[in-house]
Amino acid sequence: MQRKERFEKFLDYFSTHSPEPETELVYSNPYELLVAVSLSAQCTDKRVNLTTPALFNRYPDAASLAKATSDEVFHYIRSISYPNNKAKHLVGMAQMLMKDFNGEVPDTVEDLVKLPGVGRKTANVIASVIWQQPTMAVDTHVYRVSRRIGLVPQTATTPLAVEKQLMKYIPTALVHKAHHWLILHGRYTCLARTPKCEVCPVTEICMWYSKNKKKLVN
DNA sequence: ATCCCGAGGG
DNA sequence: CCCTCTGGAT
Repeated sequence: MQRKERFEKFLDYFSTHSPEPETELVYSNPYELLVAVSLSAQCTDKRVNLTTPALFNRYPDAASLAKATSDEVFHYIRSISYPNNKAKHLVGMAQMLMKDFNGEVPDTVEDLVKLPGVGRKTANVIASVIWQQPTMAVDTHVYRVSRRIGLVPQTATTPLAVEKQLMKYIPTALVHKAHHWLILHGRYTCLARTPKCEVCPVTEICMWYSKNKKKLVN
């Protein structure tokens, strides 16, 4: 099966069964999503959502967060992965927002990646979810699922390479949704260690499944 | 032991 | 390219 056909069937299935996928991070404005996504590295969304209410209550905007010390912020995010790094990044991020962006979240990937703690993945999420731009953020789920199914060549061994390969085949209008479909599929079905092939709706197009199904049946 | 919507630094 | 950061869940 060609990649184009895999894409078409993958997109068809989820268009029908998950027509309006959205992030599971809880937020109410661009600033909050930027903070939440920055916190989400190597951490579950559930854990982030347990942490952000108190954080947003104490620091409701970039102005208040910019005046905080990293030690103060650390207190609020200590149950998150890498709390020291993230606390420093958040304060630095807020200070740059105030200094260079009038306290607002930038609307280009180019500007977003200038912020401390914001790399290409986070910038792509903000550009896509907040600013409705057709950017594909490649996180651990998107990377694993794309390669396992065979949506991208096995030679795509970096997040950037996977991003470019996905962008070649996904219609612009579906990039935002496809990002969430790949994440949700990875989070709940195509698990990293033991993918749940027995309940997977897209085994028909899956390269990994076609190679391993004999072992799975026995 | 391995993984979770990574980023920065060497 | 590598390494480190670093808590919670399974």
